[in-house]
Amino acid sequence: MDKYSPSPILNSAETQASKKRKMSQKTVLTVKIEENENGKQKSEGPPPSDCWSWRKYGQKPIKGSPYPRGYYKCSTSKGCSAKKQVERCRTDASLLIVTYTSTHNHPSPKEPKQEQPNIQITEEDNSLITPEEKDEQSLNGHEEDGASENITDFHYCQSPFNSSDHQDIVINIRHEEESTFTENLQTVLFDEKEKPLCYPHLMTFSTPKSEENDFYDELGELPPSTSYFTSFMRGNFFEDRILVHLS
DNA sequence: CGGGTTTGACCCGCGC
DNA sequence: GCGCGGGTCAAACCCG
Repeated sequence: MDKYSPSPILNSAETQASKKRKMSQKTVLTVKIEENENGKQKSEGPPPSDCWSWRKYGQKPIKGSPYPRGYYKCSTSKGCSAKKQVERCRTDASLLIVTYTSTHNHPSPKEPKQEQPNIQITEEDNSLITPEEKDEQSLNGHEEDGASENITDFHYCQSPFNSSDHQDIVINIRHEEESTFTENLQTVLFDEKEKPLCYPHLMTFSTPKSEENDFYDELGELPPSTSYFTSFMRGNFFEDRILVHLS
């Protein structure tokens, strides 16, 4: 109660009011989780882990969706304001929609040793996209059909430091900014084994403001080289879909 | 015992 | 102005 008491002296600039609705940027990441044959995927399991550690601070039922949305804060560093929201796609429970807001103000806790140096990225055609994928596309792209046409597909293989089973990963990134229509959308397809898919750069991007077109240009020019994935993660990514195939 | 999760209450923006 | 819905807080609880 007192916690919310409006202290008039308080810097209202940093109070809740400002915290809310002030997210100038968010990154929507659609994570696809392959269920095992026994379908033991827990309906409320934790989202696939990245290299950061997150502390859940809330959960809310979302209107129109049978699944609640979980709210996470970065617990890796104390002052870090990075947050993410995790919810399930209402039409496909195997799809996790992870929305990242703010950015980490500290380096990744894990030295990216397993920083996928062996990743190969090759272009793929849509035939690799699963039906659920398309479903998801129509879901997230309903406001903006044009964007999905710009999506680029990739297919990369990762060499076996986690030589468990093969993993199919579809990455679909979408950026949303306050007043622009640029969106990225990222889908990651895991199998049940959430081998830490490490994409530390994902959270270290700086606010993309005016380089969208440049980035597009780069996309067109960039060869499907191994470095693309990292630079892609490190830079400002837009309208990309990556189909990842780990083996 | 420390860190993470759960959960209900509270706050705020927005639409009507 | 009011109500709804989403986002956050923090106490209580859980777990290693």
